[in-house]
Amino acid sequence: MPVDLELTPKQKRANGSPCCEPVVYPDVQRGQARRMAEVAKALGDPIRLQLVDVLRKHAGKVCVCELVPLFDISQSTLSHHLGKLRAAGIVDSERRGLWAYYYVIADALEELSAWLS
Amino acid sequence: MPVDLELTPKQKRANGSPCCEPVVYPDVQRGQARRMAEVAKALGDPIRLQLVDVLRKHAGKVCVCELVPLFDISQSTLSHHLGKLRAAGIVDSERRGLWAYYYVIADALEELSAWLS
DNA sequence: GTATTACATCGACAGATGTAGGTGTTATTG
DNA sequence: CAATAACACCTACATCTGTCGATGTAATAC
Repeated sequence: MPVDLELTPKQKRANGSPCCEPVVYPDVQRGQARRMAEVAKALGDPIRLQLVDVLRKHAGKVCVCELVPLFDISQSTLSHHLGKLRAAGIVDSERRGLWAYYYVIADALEELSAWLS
Repeated sequence: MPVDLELTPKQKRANGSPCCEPVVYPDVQRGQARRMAEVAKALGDPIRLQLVDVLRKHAGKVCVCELVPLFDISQSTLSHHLGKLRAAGIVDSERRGLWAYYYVIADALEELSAWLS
């Protein structure tokens, strides 16, 4: 979708002069970028993304033992993925006897979601 | 934000029987999850996320020579990041003489954005 | 023509990631 | 009590990632 704009032809800079003055806004705040990138990175695996999808759609707490059969990976790998999601602040869990129930932390995805919109 | 639901106490399964019937929807389509995870992964680095932010806000084509001074990384590393964003289908570029102009592909973030909302 | 600039690509390297199997902890069943 | 189920954690390992410096390529300036 080539949006054509001005595109000043520019000249090769003359041996030591700065190439182009940055016409461009520095950024989203650096800390904000770091937080959002951390969340995006945690979602950057198909299994983790589907895990979040299931947990969100269920809108409650889901037992790990229900999650295991949904994916073609070992229990330890699933546990590893859940740990990553927890480390990123996207989900949390609660122990009840032998079982662990995971749920999505409300608003965890909000900053990234708002930026993407 | 502990959302308390039913949480049937569950019983330890009796030696060979399936633990829990999955009460939980299988997934987002597997292919959709793969595509969205690929985009999320590409956004999962602070520099790439800020690059996309700058390109989106500028709403046109931005010369690489304007991007380089914005970040504290080498030119080759920046080029690597731009390559990753292009491989993920988030940005594309156009050559004009010595210069390369990058821009965000419209709708590239839409699927992920919609899922997150 | 030569020199130089803008950018991509290559090679290397330390560190992270996804995966599985094995082990350990805790709680439930009998 | 002993046996075992659910789950987290450790170890190992192949692969990927972010980073840089060096090199390559194409176009501009002189």
